This record gives sequence, C-alpha cells and structure tokens, in this order.
Amino acid sequence: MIDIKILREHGDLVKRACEQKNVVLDIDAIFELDQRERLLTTELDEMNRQRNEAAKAKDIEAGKKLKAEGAILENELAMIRAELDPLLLKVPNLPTSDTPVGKSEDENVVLRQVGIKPSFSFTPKEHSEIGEALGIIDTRRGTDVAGTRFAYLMGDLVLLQNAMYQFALSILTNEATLSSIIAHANLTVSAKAFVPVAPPLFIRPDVFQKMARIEPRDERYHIVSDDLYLIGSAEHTLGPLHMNEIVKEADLPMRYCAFTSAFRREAGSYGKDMKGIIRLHQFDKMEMESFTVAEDGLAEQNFLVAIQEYITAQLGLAYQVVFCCTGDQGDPDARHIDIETWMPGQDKYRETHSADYMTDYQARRLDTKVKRESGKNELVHTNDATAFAGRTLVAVLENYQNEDGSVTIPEVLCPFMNGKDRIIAR
RNA sequence: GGAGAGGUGGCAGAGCUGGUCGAACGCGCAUGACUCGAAAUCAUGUAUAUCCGAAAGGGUAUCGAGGGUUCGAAUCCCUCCCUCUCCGCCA
Repeated sequence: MIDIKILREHGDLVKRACEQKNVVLDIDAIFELDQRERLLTTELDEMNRQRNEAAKAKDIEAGKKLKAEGAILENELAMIRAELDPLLLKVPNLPTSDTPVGKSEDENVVLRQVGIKPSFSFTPKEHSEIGEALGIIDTRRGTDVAGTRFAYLMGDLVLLQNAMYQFALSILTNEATLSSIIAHANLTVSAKAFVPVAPPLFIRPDVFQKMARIEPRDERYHIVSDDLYLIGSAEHTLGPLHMNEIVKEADLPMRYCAFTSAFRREAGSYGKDMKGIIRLHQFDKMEMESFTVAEDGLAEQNFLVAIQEYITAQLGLAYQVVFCCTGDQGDPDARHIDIETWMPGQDKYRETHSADYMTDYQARRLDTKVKRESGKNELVHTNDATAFAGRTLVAVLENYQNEDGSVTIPEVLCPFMNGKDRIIAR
C-alpha cells in the first residue's frame, strides 16, 4: 500500500503515477474520504476520552448518552472506511524517477545488449520442436492429462533443470562469488549469501492482498474448499516471511531464494505462445527475495539484476537488459527491470527474468519493519527477482541446438548433470 | 477427522469471581552510579499505531482477529484464525 501521507501531501505525484501506470482512479475522491476519516476519528477520540472519564467516575447516565452518540460516529466512520480502504489498496506505487514513462511494453527501454548471438549453418528450430523430437517435452500427454498449457518435462531436460538449480544455488549461497559479481558490476552492497527456502505453495487471501499480488484475481488459482490461493511465484510466500516483525538493522539485508512451482491461469492470453513450454499454467522457477533498509533498496535491485546477468552470461546466452516503462510496471513496483534472452528458434529476445523493486509498498501492509540503529522503526524495502525459470530451459534448447536435433549442455551445467554426456540426443 | 487445553509486552509469565490493567514479578535490553576496567549490585527507563505539540508531554486505539453485552472488558458471549496434547489416518 502507498504511504497515505504521500497522498495527502503530494497528491499530484500520485495522480501522475496513476496516469503513467494506466491506473484509473479518482485520487481527489480518495483524498476527500481520507480528510473526512481523519476528522471523524479526531471527533471520536475526543468522545471516547469523555466516555472513559464517565466510566471512571461511574457516571452511568453520561456514559449511556456518550455511548449512543459514539455509536453514530462509529457507524459513519465504518461506512467511510468501507469505501476508502478498497480504494487505497488500488493506489499504485510511485515509479522511481529514472523509470521510463510509457503506455505499454512497446515503450520499454533497452539498457544494454550483452553476449554474442550464436550463428547456425542451418535454420534453428524452436524449442518445442527440438524438445518434442528428443522426447524431453511432451505437451500432448500434458494436455491429455491436465489440459491445455500443461506439459511433461522428461529425462535429460529434468536433469538440466536440476543442474540449473544446483548451479544457481552454488552462486547464491557463495559469498565469494557474490563478492565478485558485486565488484564486476561496480556496486556497493553487502555480499551476504541467500538463504535457500522451501516455502509454501499456498497462500491465504489476506496475506496475498498484503503482498499486493492477489490481483488480477483472474490470473490466480483459488482453492475454494479451503479459501487458499496457489502462488504465482515464490515471491508471494517469500515476501511475507517477516510479516508483523521488527527485524534488527544488523540483520539486513536478508536474502532468500526458493525453487518452486508457480501457477498462473494465463487469463487473457488465449492463443498466445501455445507451442512448447514458454507459457504454462505451471512452471518451475528459482526466485530471489531480499529485504533491505530504504536507502539500500535501489542498489539491491541492481545487485539482483547483476546476478541475473551473471547467470545468463555464464550459461553462454545473449541477452538484453530492459527497463520496463511505467505502463508495463505492476502496481506495487517502483522500478521494474527485465532480462530478455535471445531465442534463435524464435528469432527474437524473450523475457526470461524480471526484477522488481517495491520500495516500502509491500512492507507497509505486511508490517515488516526494521529497528534502525537510531532506535527508530522504519518499513523495510523489498526486492524480488528471477534467478532462472522454465524459460531459461527454452533458451538453452534453442541456443545449444545442433543440426542433427541434439542439444549440447552448457559447460557450467556439466558438473551438475550427474555424469551425463554433454549431448542430449535421441 | 474425533476429544481436550490454550493464544497476554523482546522472552518467560501473572491477571481471566468485569472498574484502581497498557497490564504484576522475573529475564533481557538501554542509560546512569559504583569500578582501573568488567562482572555483580543499585537507580531510572524500556510495546505498536495514530492524532495534538517545537519539545516536554498529552489524547485515542491495541492483551490472536472480528463482532456483541456493559456506564465500564485482557477478564463475560458469538464467529473465525492459530498453537499444543491425546486418539485416528497418512508421505
């Protein structure tokens, strides 16, 4: 949730943010409601003070009168809050000042392109064709058993995914490696290692709401019998890890990573990316999540991007770093950066990673705070970012394909392939 | 799933025959005294949010969450959430 004080004092900023993020919201109306809410609250506080006095004096008559009057105020307040709260939840986070302004993803800005696209002496195939031919991707059976947008990953592709997981873990839990990434990216952040986590894949609606990720609900799987949602990313249950806690400043940054399945209904993307495993209802992904003090949040995001770049580069993949414009940001995001990896079979860059910086937007509702050295409590800042996802497998299949239909394993993954050959072949 | 017990401040733990309870005592923590220094000891302080105030300070709300009874609720009632114990089932 946005800081209500920003809305009070800098309504223009909030209005501009809404406009830039394509959020239609009557900020003036929210402001009005808030003003009335504050006024009534002050009034009610004063009335309660009198009530408390009457109660202390055991003045039953005065108490009865004040109670009746208070009930009217309380009613009025409840009505205003019922109107105000849902509106406040819809107020998006403010984009950082360096975020490019734009209506849609078409106006995203490519920050840099890194790596060399592979050249082929033949026409490279799409991953779906390669994978189905090798028997490592089976969408037909996936569809038969679970429906459209489900697939079986088989054999060496599962080993490859596992290798990717091991590889990512070896980076994220190693402070020396993280230090060198930091030095390489010219950043000044802590090299503290990530704590690997196996988080719940289910989340309660109220917590999901606090993460500001429950919307769009069409996109979420809801288990009605237990009123639980399936997570769409490990972020959803990593972010609330310190809900209702006040952590020590010395404990920050706190960094976590988790390799989990992610569930998405893909509502509204019918007919898009129907081939292969680029857009499934269920896919596996390794996510990074971090909690920092406010002033370190931005550098932390740059650090997470640096890790993403490192992983992608180590895999020998060409990629571009894209600064997502305001119109392509999520509501809770202040700064959103994507990594798009070159997919030769599709002849284009495709999003494989994203890195979101939420400032204190999520922490406010989660009530995750840090006790600063000064003794003051402040909201923490949160960041989340992909380490690798199912789409990284797609990139490997397309970039490492050979003319005979086989696929070479990227060198850095070989130590994690359980002694398998360097080639995935039929 | 069945039966029972319980959720109080950073921790531990009273209060729960309604009023003097934002809440005892202890531990921890902070500051000060003592000390060459430390330990021990003593003194003082030590929840969160919000409003008023330059500050000191004060008001209000919060004893799992929400609602109710009452002039007055941590204490009584209802609903929900969670934890623990026993039985059953199970990877």
